[in-house]
Amino acid sequence: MTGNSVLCDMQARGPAMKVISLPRGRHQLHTMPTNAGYDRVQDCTYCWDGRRRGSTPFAIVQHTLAGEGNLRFEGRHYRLRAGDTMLVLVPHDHCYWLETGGSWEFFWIAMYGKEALRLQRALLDERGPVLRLSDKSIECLAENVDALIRSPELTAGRASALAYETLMALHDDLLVQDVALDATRTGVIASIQNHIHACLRCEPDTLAPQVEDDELDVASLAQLAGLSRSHFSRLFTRTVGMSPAQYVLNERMKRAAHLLEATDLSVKAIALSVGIHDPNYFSKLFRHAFSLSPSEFRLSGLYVNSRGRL
DNA sequence: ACGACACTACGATTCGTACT
DNA sequence: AGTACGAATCGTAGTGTCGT
Repeated sequence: MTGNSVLCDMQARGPAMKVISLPRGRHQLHTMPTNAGYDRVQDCTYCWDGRRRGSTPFAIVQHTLAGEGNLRFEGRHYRLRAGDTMLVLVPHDHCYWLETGGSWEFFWIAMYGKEALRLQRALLDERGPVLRLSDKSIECLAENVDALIRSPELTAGRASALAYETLMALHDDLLVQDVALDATRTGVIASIQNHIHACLRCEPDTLAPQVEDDELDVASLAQLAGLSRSHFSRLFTRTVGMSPAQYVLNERMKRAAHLLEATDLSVKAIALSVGIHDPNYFSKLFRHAFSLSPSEFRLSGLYVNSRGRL
């Protein structure tokens, strides 16, 4: 929560939504909002499945003010709490919903257009679907959503500008700051990422990882980086956009998916080769990542589609 | 900027069971 | 034998805070 006046006014006025219905054909603008609003939901029927919202692509930015929502995104579960901003593209394999007995207060903007989709995709690739924005960016989002809801005579150009300004705020907050990060620091993190990749890579004729997998725990990685565990964890998360443990797990799952697709090794052998000694636990992790068991995944041929998406 | 410490949520592991 | 899944337990990761 930022406590800025636009947000306070929005909350005081209560739930509101505006559908921006401007004739599509004439404008050809590359960023155009379709709807925006503010809501407090308590009804557990609130549930949006990204695969069941039609075939026309659009992007959603939804910022949580209070309560708690849930997001399943490419098989991973996120809890959306106050201060979290969710990004999703439709159509896509995700679902966000409210749990029974819960409440969720948020504002959102949905938009379509070539540039809107391109930027949203870039942000998702870089940062994932759940973000922590600066107060300044949240304020910008709130102001733009408020303007979209309340402007009595909204022209196509003005609507497009508000949506684009929203995306630019996200861009500056999340992508530009990466460039500004101290080069030495990012170099250290990059070398740790390389180390993780090296650990999980193995030669075609020997499936054993090149180094012991216990070198991939956070304490060992921190030691390698020459930093304390707590500081390393924070720095890694800030630089990469996910925690070191999460990053290692993602790399393990990517490698496992590749081995399932490219070899006929048993699930047990693949679990061992990615550094997970218990095939039962491996199956559990794999299902969590891909929404399929390893054997189902192998039969489905999904790896071709999942390449580079984890 | 970084380390040290403490706290807590949840991830990792083990075990038992069921199914093919 | 290989795999999947649920429950229970324990350890670790993430994070807040404070000090240097």
